[in-house]
Amino acid sequence: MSLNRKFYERDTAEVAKDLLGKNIIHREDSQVFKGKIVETEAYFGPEDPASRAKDEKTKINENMWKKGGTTLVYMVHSYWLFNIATEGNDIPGAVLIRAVEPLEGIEFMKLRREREREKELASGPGTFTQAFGITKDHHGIDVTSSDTLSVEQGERDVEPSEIKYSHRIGVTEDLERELRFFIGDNGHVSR
DNA sequence: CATATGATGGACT
DNA sequence: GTCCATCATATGG
Repeated sequence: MSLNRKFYERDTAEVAKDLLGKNIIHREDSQVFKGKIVETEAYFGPEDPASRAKDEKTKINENMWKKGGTTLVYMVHSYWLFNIATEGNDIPGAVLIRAVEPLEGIEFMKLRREREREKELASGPGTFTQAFGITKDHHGIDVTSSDTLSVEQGERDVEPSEIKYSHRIGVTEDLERELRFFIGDNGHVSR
């Protein structure tokens, strides 16, 4: 069962935090790629200097204004980064999926990544998309209703005490608030 | 373990 | 040409 629209159409930081522990699934032909989300970042609107929604709409960033659950995929330094829009229409926001613990399709992920160690498969926003086969083709999908890309409830909820926070990584100008969320004791978090 | 550095490709001006 | 919400190496401790 995919998470519904109501889950995504809330405060972006809340959605980012609540996505921890959920499973993301990419069904590609007969292959299934599944993993547990262990690290996310929240991006807001014009008031956020690190957000792509701080400027005018473009073909890429316009999906941040779309309904919660719409995907946003773009390239940075030759890697695709995968985001899910939050809030409703006309309120921009998105959550970047930064790291995932692989659960299914691991052998094929190893081939795509040309790596053997599981912690090197999806422990970063660019390596995650590479392992899962996510590209620009997955821009603009609605994860609440898509057959190929969905986010579902995990094995168990993540306890608040397990969640850690930090400033966002790699941004040129960050907000005061800590908007990176990750599961503290999980070995698949990025460095 | 840690930190430093060069390569990368697409969107945009 | 410039700007990146990155990554894989290399080197030192």
